[in-house]
Amino acid sequence: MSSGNLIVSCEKCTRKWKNFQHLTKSELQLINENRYEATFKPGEIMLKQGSPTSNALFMANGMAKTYIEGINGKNFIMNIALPGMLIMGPGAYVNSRHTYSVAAITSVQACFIGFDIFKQLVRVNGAFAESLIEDISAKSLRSHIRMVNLSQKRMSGRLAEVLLYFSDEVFHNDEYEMILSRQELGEMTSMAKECVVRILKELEDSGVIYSDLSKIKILDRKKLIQISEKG
Amino acid sequence: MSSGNLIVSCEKCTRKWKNFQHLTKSELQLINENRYEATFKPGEIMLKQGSPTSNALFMANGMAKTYIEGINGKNFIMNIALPGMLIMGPGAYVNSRHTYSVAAITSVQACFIGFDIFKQLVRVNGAFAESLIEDISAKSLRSHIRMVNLSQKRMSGRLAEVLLYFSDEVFHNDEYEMILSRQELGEMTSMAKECVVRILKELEDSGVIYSDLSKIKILDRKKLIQISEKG
DNA sequence: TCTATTAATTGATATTTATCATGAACAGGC
DNA sequence: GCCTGTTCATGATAAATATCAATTAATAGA
Repeated sequence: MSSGNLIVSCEKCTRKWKNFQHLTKSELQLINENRYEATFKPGEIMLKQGSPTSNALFMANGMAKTYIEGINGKNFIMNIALPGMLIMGPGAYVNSRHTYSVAAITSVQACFIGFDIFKQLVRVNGAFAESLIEDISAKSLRSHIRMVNLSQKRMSGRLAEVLLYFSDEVFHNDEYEMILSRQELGEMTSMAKECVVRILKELEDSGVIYSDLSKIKILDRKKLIQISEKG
Repeated sequence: MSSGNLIVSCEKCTRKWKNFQHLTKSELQLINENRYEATFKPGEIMLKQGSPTSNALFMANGMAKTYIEGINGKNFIMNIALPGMLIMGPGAYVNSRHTYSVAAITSVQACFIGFDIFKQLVRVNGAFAESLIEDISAKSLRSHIRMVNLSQKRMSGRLAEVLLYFSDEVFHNDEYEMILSRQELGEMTSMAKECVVRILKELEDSGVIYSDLSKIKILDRKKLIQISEKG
């Protein structure tokens, strides 16, 4: 993690959190004056679970994984953080501790903004507060869906779901770089890494996807959706 | 579901949502004038997943289960709604559809409040908005923890966790009525009803709990916590 | 380029969990 | 009280998933 400002200002930033549109010029200025830019190398930890929520984090460039450090050192990967996203766990408004850790996958450029300032703006600007609630709600909705997926689907369904997630939400393409290792795919779908390998092979053998070490190509989207939905 | 007001006013209601403390007198009055009281018999559905989020729901008396209707008609029970709680899923601020269903377990008394009014108060009252964010965050935090529990623990750990949940969060007592059927306990822990029976028996045989058809008594809390945490 | 280290793969096996079939216990309606 | 439908309980079996061990492939440094 190094610092020094590369981004000129929030106002001109093309990757800014879209909810900043609800702020007045002077409010956005306040954010701009109190942000701290940082860049991370692949693998570096950006936020550590359990540490104080002194800052909200905004992704400007690159990709990161958000994950909960669970039982016996096992991780549970929740999702991929992308440019324009706010990273602020529920702990910020509950116990002032980060609920999860965040680690860079590619190189990442991000801005930290003091939580006291952020919270103050939420209090005085109703539209901004509402947009934050919308953001939190969307994340919560997603986690509800994931919970059902995890508890009601078998392995192939869970893996299919994640492959579609990468296609639809991360890369917006049927062909993409698999930026997670097999181990990490397992941490995202609650399965052993060996099983990830086996199911990927099954999907490839049945012509649903092409898969090599670092690439995934969805060949039969309908069938993949069906596998994902059927469980 | 029958109607007719039994509760005199929000101001005097002892079971009101604690976040109403942030409202002014006239704002609370507005809530009071626009609420619709309802009582439900055990088993009746109070909110149906997928239906429009026209109202927020407040529990005044009794207990209800909130559950997602998942794949192949399988339900996933999220938690038990108790007096004083707000029931408002993330859908309210995302797609205006209820994310989950709610069904009465005991007889339930509850108040519906039009979502437009509720939303308006969130917009104009910063402290109220903040308290809503806190409420949502607490629920979100809980669901994160549950997600890890579900994906990283084996059956006995998952069931132990739920038994402790009832003791700590629902009844505040080591001895309580098991208001859910074995089937429903399975829907809460992602296991088959037969397995619920077997694990309960195991826990009883090892002296950790006493269990009969409708009652649970925690005999060795330390051991139960250990089982829950170890997975 | 070579080497050390890590990740991916594969097969065999053990463990965990679900399903099926059956009978017992229980609860509500009349 | 007695019938009847539902839940609970139990054993046997099948299916799903994890673990272990061994090998191969890829990658980063020196």
